[in-house]
Amino acid sequence: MGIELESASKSPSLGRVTLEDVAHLAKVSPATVSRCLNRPESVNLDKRARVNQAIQTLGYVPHGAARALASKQSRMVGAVFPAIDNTLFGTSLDAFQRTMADADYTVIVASSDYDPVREKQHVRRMLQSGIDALMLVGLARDEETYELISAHAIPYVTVWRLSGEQLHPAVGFDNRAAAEHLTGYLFSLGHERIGVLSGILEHNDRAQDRLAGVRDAYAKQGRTLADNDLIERPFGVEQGREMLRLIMSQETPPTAVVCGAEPLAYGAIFEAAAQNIDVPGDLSVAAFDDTWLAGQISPKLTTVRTPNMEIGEEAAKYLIATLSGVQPPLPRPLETDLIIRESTGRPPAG
Amino acid sequence: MGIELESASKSPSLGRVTLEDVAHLAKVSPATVSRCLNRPESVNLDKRARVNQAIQTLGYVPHGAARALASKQSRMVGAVFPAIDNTLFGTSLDAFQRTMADADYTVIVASSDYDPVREKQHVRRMLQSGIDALMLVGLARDEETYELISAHAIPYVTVWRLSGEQLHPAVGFDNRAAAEHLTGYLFSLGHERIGVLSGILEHNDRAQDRLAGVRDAYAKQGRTLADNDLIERPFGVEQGREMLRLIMSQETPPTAVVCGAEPLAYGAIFEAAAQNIDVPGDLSVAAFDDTWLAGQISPKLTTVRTPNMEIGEEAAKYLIATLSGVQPPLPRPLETDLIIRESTGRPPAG
DNA sequence: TTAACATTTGAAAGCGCTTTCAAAATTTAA
DNA sequence: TTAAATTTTGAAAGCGCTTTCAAATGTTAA
Repeated sequence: MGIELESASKSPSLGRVTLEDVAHLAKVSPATVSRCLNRPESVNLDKRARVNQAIQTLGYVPHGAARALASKQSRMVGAVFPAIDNTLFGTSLDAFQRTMADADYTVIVASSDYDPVREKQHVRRMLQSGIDALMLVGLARDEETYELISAHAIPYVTVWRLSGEQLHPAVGFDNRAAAEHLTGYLFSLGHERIGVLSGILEHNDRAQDRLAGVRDAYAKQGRTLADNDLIERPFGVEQGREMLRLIMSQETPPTAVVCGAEPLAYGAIFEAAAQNIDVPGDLSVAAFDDTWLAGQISPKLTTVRTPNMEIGEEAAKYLIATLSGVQPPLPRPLETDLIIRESTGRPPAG
Repeated sequence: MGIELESASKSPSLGRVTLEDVAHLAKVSPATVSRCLNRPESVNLDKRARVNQAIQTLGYVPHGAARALASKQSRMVGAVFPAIDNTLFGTSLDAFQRTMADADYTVIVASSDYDPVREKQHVRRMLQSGIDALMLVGLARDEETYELISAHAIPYVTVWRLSGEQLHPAVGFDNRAAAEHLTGYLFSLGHERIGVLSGILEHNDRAQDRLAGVRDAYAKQGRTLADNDLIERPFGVEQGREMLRLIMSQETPPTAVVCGAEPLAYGAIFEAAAQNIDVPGDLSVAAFDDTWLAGQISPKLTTVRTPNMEIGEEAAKYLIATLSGVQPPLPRPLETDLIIRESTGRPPAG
């Protein structure tokens, strides 16, 4: 009997550990190993044990691309947000990713910078990467993007807004109604002119909805929003300050402003302080989002709480259900709450 | 001559458009189409034109998994952050993703919640997905995670901190030196007891470094940080408030506090205001990060500007270079700046 | 004990690309 | 004009899995 250290067949410990290696060690066929990975209950207990043992000792890690190619499922999903460097979308992304990870999905993320062209590029890239599903913010994009997605026949969901005619599955809330409610509250306080500090409206249907809501509230009062009382700028504290300066520089400025997003409101509040404009004494300030700062800043911000986390979670759940073959009911609209704090009050007398 | 609408060979318009379909239309071999995709300069101009034309008319989208399987490159990279719902890491993620997208890489992201176990799970999942490279925050994790990565032989980079002995490529800055500098500044103002409001130290080497830096500064004064003057809590405004309450409830509280991160500082400032503690008159507050709020809040926050965006960008560049075969120099340490604003001053007299 | 059925297994054929290798086409040198 | 060197091309063999299909095994009923 000679010495024979190396197995006669495939050379071991060289390069990647494959499923076939596991099969050899466990003395079963590759097919069985595959079954252990995907539908363990269809494999005998003892074989399953042998296979798991082999996986363990070899440190086998399945090859995702190979699985994806053979099974036509990558267990990756995509999400493109207008921005990912702020708390607002960050919270959604976090919940989305968390929920997806729990269902053993990996998430690819990208930021479109509020630009539909970049968004389309990202969608294309993600589609190439083989995503099984996709999450997009809002509904405002050209038909081509939707066609791209449906050409790949993957489920998708839009978030942060409701789909008017339910053309697309949407997880979100009614921005317009929320804005109308908020503005209505301001009117009920006695304000007659309410300015709007908006984000850039182009390509941003959420912002457009909110503006429409403000206009609805105006209409209910038999009034209309003056052109001078609407300003739009990119989201940011500095821009909030600038817009407040602008709007308050009118001979008779509005007595309240609705801000399209919270950073704008903080800017407005800071600038008001700098200009000795008392909030809410001289000017009421209200906004949307109810981010961590809203209840801490002074004066505490009156704002519409939007379901940022729920959006990410529900969107993920919807996609997961769809991917598992369950045809989930179209997601219900999410709730918003008007949180009345200190930054709003009656208009100054006179 | 009979009518013959359908091509006799493969049935068209059914299922996915493959590279082979493109080859047929362009009357070249699949190999040539593949070359057009990967090294166009190695293909004749006319053929290349025919192929591109065919790709166009068929709306061909390459199959990422198939490419990955054949070429052993997925053009996907992973990034796991302790958290992704805040501006700090959001800014880094944003820059990372942006830089990667420009180099035609897709990024997979996940949040570990400051938990090494979750981090390892995410790393494993990403490795399975076939990432070509990986970004991790900090260096504090068990050997097993590093082994997992090196078993897959992919480049990786750690961020937000320097690697003491350069065991691992790191893109970051010297948290310890920055903290010492900041604390030293406070001492130079005349403070003698400086409290520390820290994030949770366990598993967070950046926080540990910063604390060490504070201790260094203390040592230079021939003093030591009192146990009572160090508190740790999870990052958050509420926790900042709580810690301020705690630290100020001592008979003789410190005259300054260094906060491990900005939300903690905001909490401290808000709570101080609520308790009629004047900042900086009665208490100086300083922190790290220089987030968008720092220069806006009142009093404006004295803070260490950390290169949040640069970290994401440099980490991405380093990985991209490594992936393209260039062996990039180990990244240099990034700079921090002490931004002195209004929240710090001389200690109260007496 | 045997027939009929249900369950578990393995062989083999892809999934859609890339890449090697050798043949064909083109260019350059002689 | 022909030989040699160079460039461009296509055939075919995988990459590492999943999945179908039929064979093998195990179970139940008669």
